Amino acid sequence: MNTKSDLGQKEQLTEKEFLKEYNAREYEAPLMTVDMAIFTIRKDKLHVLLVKRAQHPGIGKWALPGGFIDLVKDKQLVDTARRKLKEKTGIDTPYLEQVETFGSRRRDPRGWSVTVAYFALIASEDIDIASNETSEEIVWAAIEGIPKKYNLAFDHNVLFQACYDRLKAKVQYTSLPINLLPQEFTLSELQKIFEIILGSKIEKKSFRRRIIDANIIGETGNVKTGSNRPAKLYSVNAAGKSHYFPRNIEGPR
Amino acid sequence: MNTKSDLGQKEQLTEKEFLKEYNAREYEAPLMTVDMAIFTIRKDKLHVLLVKRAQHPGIGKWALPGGFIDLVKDKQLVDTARRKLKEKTGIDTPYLEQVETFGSRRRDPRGWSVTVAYFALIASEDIDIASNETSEEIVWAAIEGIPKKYNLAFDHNVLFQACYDRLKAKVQYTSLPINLLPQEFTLSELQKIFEIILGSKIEKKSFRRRIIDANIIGETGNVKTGSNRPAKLYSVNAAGKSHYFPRNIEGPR
DNA sequence: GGAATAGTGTCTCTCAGACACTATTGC
DNA sequence: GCAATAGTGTCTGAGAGACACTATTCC
Repeated sequence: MNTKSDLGQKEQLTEKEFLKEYNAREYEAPLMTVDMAIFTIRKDKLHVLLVKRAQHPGIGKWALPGGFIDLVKDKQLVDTARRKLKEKTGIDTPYLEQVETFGSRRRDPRGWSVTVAYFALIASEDIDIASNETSEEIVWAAIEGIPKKYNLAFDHNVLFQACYDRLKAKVQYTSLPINLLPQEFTLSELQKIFEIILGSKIEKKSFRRRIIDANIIGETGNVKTGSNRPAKLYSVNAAGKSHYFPRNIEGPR
Repeated sequence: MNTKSDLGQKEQLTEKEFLKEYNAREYEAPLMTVDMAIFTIRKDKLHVLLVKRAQHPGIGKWALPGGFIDLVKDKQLVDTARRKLKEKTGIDTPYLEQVETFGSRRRDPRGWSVTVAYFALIASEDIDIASNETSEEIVWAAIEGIPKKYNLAFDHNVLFQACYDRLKAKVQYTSLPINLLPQEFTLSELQKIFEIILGSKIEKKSFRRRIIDANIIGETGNVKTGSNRPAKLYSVNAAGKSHYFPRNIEGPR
């Protein structure tokens, strides 16, 4: 990292002296935001949370939730993401992963701008979408609707796609989608989640072997009863940690 | 992405009117830089390029090359990375990959700052380190020397580790390290590169099967002669594209 | 018993690891 | 021929896919 000017070269300043004279606002910096794709499963489909922009630019268009870094409130980058997530959904400890950073001269009409894209996975039950603080218009959009039904503001179609691609890639070799389920779940429910993201059926035995052998979940002792044989309920052993499998799920050949 | 103020709410401005009144400099934005780990292989070891900081803060310390986004010269984020790489090494088309973005209040004493970490892979032969434009002190550091021998400025030890971890992870399931070799290479040379990054021996037959079956390289028709049986020379089929293997290299069991 | 879903037994297939083997050069 | 490195044949083994099978519930 270099300074942009030759400040600091001036004679022999100590670092303390240098910092005293340094004014970050002297230099032009790009706009800096964090945007996020919050995924959940509803009605056996993957959905992402969208917010209708109430302000210029892109007023009236749907967009991924996000916003500027608050230099006072946020200690680190991920705090901005957590803060936005909390505002929209009321959740404060979801699975959160940084995906990619996009920056260019043109992506925002206000000028050179940079945004860090995150994705979050939350269990459908956890959300109380009505309770969002800002009373903005918010929607759970089925992912097939992007960009046809919901053509997103700025380059958010691209950000969304990057997040979605990451999620689809990871379903093949990690246990990550487990974060879309509530605390207790059955193996069939878990398999369903994987199938939804993967977009194809998985062979039941293979899937169960894979999950059980990985030792990432344990029986809770409870069962889920329905109109048939009750299913054992499981919970994750080490919350937050994803297991990496040595081979990809291939799906049907 | 939301605006930070209620500018834009003012009556019913059109977007054009809004943008005319908008001044990006009114708001406090974090410092924004790009830093990169440029990897190469020298003397059968992985090395990374370091620059000695000639300016405050962190003057006199080693750091990853990088710098501020130039809002005029750089059209997109990756241009900043490419520009810095060109300045230090004279190379303009290496393998370049975005790794992770770090931002916090404390990582730079000048204030809230964000940096996007990239890594680059270059063939040792390509570099003319002497020809770097800025006449800074530059070194190829063996990666074991970080952070003991080279304790990097800012949080660059962390950035470096993130880049190195990404590279080590990818050697297991992609053909990416091929970018560390010159145009023409033998299979033994390629295997050596993989072993250096992986940190362990790979079984020759498995490795060759994996690479040949993936169809990512082709014989050039030339051979490399030494004091023994000549080796066929290969070159990559689709430059820049990495192959993803369905299973990880495991190394010896 | 029948429908429905949970859960298992076991064979096949693919691809990585192991390791001994052969091939081709310089000396 | 010998050393050195290039390159191959082929067996084993882990873990995924296929698919038929059994188990347990509600009605």
